[in-house]
Amino acid sequence: MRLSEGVEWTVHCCTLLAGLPPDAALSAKKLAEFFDVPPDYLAKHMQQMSKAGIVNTKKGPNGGYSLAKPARDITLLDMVEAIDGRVCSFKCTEIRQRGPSGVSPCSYKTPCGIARAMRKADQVWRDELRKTTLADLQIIGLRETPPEQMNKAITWLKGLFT
Amino acid sequence: MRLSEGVEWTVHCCTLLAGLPPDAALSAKKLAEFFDVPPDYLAKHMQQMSKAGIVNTKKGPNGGYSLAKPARDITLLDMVEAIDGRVCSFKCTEIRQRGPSGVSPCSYKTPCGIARAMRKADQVWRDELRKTTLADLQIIGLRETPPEQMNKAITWLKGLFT
DNA sequence: GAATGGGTACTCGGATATAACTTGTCCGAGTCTCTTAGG
DNA sequence: CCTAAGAGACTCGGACAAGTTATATCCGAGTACCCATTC
Repeated sequence: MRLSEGVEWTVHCCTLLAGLPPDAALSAKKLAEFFDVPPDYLAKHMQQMSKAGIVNTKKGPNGGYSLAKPARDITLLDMVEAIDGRVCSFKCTEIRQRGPSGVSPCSYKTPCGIARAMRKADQVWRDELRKTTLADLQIIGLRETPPEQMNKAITWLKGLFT
Repeated sequence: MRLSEGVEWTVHCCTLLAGLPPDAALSAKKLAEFFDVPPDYLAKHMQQMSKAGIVNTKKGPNGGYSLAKPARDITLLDMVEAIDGRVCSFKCTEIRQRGPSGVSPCSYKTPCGIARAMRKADQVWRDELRKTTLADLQIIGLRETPPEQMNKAITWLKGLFT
């Protein structure tokens, strides 16, 4: 069970977008250059973010991606689910109904106890992810990014908007 | 992100084993027959359970798998980690260090904030799984299994130990 | 009748193919901008 | 000098391969049991 690395990429991208002026947009190509990842593959993931309503897109020159909502209203869970989906990590195939001792499906009044426990754990995982917003990640980034990197990043960004 | 179906199989198998007399063992073949799953593939997963110290194995006729510890001392997390591994679902590739604004690794005093949030969520997920023991699952099974299935299962099991 | 040796059937364990999914790449549709020609 | 039309370049979006992991299968090593033979 491993999350797609697309999650890491897009969350970093959104954190970067959160630091831009409200009307600015960054293309997939530029984002990929900033993080040194495959441009086309990143674009594919950003499309999923667009479908999920997390980012807006703008075509043409000076177009690209920008946040669709305030950073405070975007949770880490929103971004994870945009890439990874909303289904529970545990899939119950009801093997209790199979085999020589299985009986008709309507005999089972409650969901499988194992599945219930797994779903509960999945729920607390999602609840925990919901607690962190993009604004939180942005603040952490501003506070903990090495000053040298901050300067390089600002210089790099300014070079795009001239 | 989806858990291997081997998790479902092995947890069900352990729950069944928990209901057997202490000295009894059930072979992978019989377990697979009980749940109607591929015997060889189930055996592969049960080997992982053996490596993790959850079940004991006994070769030869009337051999098979049996619990290595009391059901109360086996958590759902133990079984999940035996199959799925102990590594965090989120893999941080430190993309913050890459690209044109990256600086030397020693400049980063703290782990990436995104990775911290993801690891925290992974931790609460594992903590939740730790709360459920095999004994709990066994009790739930005894309470919620349809009586008709319970009878068929007992009959089936008795047929093996005659 | 009891003990012992060998054969047989059954078990786990690891090595080996196949299938599904994640990862990575490519090309087309749409849109803004810049240039250039005309009024 | 101002306006407007057109070409060009840049963007996203979905369709198309390659690599990796999960799934499924097979065969060999080891062990307990059963039976026949012998004392």
